[in-house]
Amino acid sequence: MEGMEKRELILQAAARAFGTKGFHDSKVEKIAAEAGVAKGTVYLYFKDKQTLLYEVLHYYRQKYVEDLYAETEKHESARAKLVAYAKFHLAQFPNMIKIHKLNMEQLSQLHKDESSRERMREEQNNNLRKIAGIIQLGIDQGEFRTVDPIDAALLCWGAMQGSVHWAMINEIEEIDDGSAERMVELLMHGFGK
Amino acid sequence: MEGMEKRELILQAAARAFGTKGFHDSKVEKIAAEAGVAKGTVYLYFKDKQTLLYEVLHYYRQKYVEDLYAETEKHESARAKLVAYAKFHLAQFPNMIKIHKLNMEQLSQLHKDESSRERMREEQNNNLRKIAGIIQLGIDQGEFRTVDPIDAALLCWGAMQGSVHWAMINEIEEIDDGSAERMVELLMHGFGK
Amino acid sequence: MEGMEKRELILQAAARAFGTKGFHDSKVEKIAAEAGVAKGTVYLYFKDKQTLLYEVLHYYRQKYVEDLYAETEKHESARAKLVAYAKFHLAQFPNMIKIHKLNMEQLSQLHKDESSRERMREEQNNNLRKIAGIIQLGIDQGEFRTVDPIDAALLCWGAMQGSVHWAMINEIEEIDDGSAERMVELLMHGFGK
Amino acid sequence: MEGMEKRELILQAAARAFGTKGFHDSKVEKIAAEAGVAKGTVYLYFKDKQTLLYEVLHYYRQKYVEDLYAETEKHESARAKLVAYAKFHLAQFPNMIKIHKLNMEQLSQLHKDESSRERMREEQNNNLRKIAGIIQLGIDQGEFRTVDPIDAALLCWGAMQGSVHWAMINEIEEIDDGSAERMVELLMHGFGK
DNA sequence: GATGAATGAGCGTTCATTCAT
DNA sequence: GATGAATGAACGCTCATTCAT
Repeated sequence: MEGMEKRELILQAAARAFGTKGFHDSKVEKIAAEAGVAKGTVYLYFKDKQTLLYEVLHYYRQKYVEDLYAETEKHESARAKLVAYAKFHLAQFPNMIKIHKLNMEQLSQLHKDESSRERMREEQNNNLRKIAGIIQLGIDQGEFRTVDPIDAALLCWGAMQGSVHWAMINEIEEIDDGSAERMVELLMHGFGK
Repeated sequence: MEGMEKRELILQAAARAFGTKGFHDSKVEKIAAEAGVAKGTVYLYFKDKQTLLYEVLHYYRQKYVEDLYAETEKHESARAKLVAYAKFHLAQFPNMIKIHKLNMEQLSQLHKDESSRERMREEQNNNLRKIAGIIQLGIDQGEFRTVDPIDAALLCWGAMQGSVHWAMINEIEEIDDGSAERMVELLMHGFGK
Repeated sequence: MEGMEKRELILQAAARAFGTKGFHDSKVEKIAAEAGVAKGTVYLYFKDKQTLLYEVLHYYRQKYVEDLYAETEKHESARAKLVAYAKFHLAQFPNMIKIHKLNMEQLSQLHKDESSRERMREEQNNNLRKIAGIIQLGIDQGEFRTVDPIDAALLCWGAMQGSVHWAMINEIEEIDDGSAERMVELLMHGFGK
Repeated sequence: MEGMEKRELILQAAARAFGTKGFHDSKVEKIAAEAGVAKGTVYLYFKDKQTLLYEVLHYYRQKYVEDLYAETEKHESARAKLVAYAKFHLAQFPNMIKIHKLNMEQLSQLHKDESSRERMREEQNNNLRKIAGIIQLGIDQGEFRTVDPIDAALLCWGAMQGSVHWAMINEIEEIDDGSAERMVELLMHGFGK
């Protein structure tokens, strides 16, 4: 922790703060203190508080996407990829909740800044395309029926967002391991007869 | 509009403000002005700005729940109820987005006030129970397979939340009518083979 | 002093502060305190600190111009008008010094704001035109030789500015009564043979 | 330029900065950058920013005085010396304006430091004495009438200060060559009959 | 001597809240 | 009940200055 780059330390402190108290109730001075630097130092690395939020968002999303993609690449079948996707989410609820809260923060700031909306849109669409890609693969490999990949991807994405949202409200921090399997099973076969 | 209770006028102005600019960027003075009352008057009806947010939330959720329940009650089959549920969401995206944003505002304020979390939890759990009830009904009526109603309800809820979230980011204001049917179809039969 | 308008009180406190400590070393909080109001109250009456400076300038210049014009109007001959002008300056050095310092303040801020330069130019040109008018009158009335009124006005204006400047640096607060007469005599007849 | 002393480079950069943007809007970092040295280096040569201003003032006044004196020494008659004096001012308005602004900066800082006031007083009084000396010479040589040399010197000094002040406000950068002659003519013979 | 990353005191400004009318 | 002028705590940000390298 000591040798870490100051920029990194600030990002982490900010992520912790924004992710728990929200943007407006996080004070720059507090973030600096928690990062072990002086208030002014924050402004050496980030233009302003708003930018700090965006950078935190970017940093965590990047990491999230990388880890997630690595996870899904391990598997061949589309089903296994989806399960891996779901497991990845469920395995680290606390982290996902933090990211989810950061997303909420950005969402409630969208009105301020059109370019922020653009970036968010792109990042979230990337996620969706990733899932849609898996669905398409499943269709191509004969695992899935021929459905609209976007519709199905939205469903998957919504299901996982919903879980996180749910966990956040109910302060659930862990979830049993079979959950991801059950979710994918339900997604694949539905609850109809 | 003229004879309306001042309290009501303030609630509506606040809902409009919070739902578009967010909590912190909505100024009490502006809300008062838009409600056609003086700044001080707001404090005659609401303890403080925070309380005003909670009341707005409560007010809109109440209305949302009432309308939604009325909609689902019109139908007998569980499937039809679900479609009605989905249609209700998709039919009024702009409204849902506003509510979604209000929800997010509350989420990022949860840390301030434990009782707020409690209320939110209860209200959202009510929603989930409502859906779970429909699923259970479907199972009982032989329309659905025997699945865990909570799992299935989470899936439905997530799918709908996801759509709204999606629409908000992409600034979609309307959606084609068949969408709700397609979503329910996918939820019922899955995309697996 | 008690019944005076708050705006007026703030203007006076600001004039005192800017005129002695300069713009940057005058703190808004201090000005407010000296005006007997809260910090926030300053911002009810003035957009920001910069604007407060401009308003102070305007306020004092207006008063200065009015008093000055009233003084010169009392006399018929151009020479008497000039003497009155000079006496007005010399009679109230402390006041003139404050105005002079305020002018300095604005001058060193000219680079910030083109409209400020415009206003200043206009106000100072008005002053010059006033003097030029007196010179022209003197020429027309046969009191003065036919000289360029602008050149002569600049000379008069410079002489008076110079006196104030001088007094400020040397902390002279009062000046003997004959001084104005002597200055005008010198201006009229020069020191050449 | 390369071999020049760092101290000199910093002084010049500071003079440029203070003379155009004023003291408070000139940032030490920027001055250092323009001098081609690091921020810390400034503090090797000057105690603090305030001191840097004083040194700049001193440096430029010294140069000004030397050049000016050299100019007046070329002439024998008091009148010619005065014309040389005036020409020197008018010939280099942009430079004089910078010096004028530096002077004003110091003026608005007088309250901070009594010794600064002392130095300024001395330097300006030197200037005045110089002019008074020329006047006295003119009287002794029979060129001028017997007037109070200080009164006359103040008049000359004010006239020249006034011109610069005027030029600064009106953004005049050059002035016709006959101007100095005309000014001295007016000073010598006045505008009276 | 030279550097520039780090510091933190300090200030302008905002805005929720109060209260005399 | 209704008002809106007044308040002042709170916070983002700047920048002169320091000091380890």
